[in-house]
Amino acid sequence: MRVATWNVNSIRQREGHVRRWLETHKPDLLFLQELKCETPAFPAGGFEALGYRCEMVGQKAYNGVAVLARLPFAVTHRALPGLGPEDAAPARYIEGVAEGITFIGLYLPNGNSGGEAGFATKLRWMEALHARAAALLADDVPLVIAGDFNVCPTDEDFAPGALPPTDALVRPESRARFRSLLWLGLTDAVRALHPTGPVYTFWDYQAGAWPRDMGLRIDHVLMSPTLAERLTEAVPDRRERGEEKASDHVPVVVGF
DNA sequence: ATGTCGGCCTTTGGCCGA
Repeated sequence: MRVATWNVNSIRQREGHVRRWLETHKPDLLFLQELKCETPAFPAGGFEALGYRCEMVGQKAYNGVAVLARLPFAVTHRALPGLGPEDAAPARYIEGVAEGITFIGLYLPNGNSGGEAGFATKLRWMEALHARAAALLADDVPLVIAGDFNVCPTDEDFAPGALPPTDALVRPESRARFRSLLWLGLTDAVRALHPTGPVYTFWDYQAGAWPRDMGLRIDHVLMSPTLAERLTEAVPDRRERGEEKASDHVPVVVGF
């Protein structure tokens, strides 16, 4: 099975990129983030023509997540369980089952806007995710969590100088909660196969981040033990960042 | 050098979020 996650930074701007990428890589599932459109504006037809069914959670202007699936995918949740109404309203979460595996596609709050209140929202979100993952693992469900976590887990996960130490993506509170997810028994797929060195998934549009390779690793795929031990491939598709009108994130692909 | 995007409204440029 091959599964990918990709923050596309507007699906209407990136429909052609996604179509081309699907035709080349033919993943079984592709999780998308930052759709930036409401459900009726989602260009489903272009993906259905390639054999992919679309399930999306949209909202105007910001956020938005989807899964494109060429095998049956039964959606079970369109918001992260355990969040209060205000935290759950933004379109950041989709969960469902395919081939007996539970998949979570997520777009975690960045945490840099809205001051300390905005950062606290990010931490609450991560704590609810921890509770959700713990509940699923307690039932011995094979689990994959894929998406834009907006966390650089370690200092190896961003280019020196790419972020100040005060950034919400590297603050110790964010990293501690990411580690707590791993401590549940989940495997960070890319790091399992590429244990050291930079494996970036994002390069800012600003400041020549791409030509200078000033990247971050913030898009992750976490897998439960029985899936992780079958892992054959886990890599960001760097090439995609060099395309015309690219998203600032690239797809991360896992095979198992 | 916070140097670019995308979307929205305040609408043909300024704002927010990233």
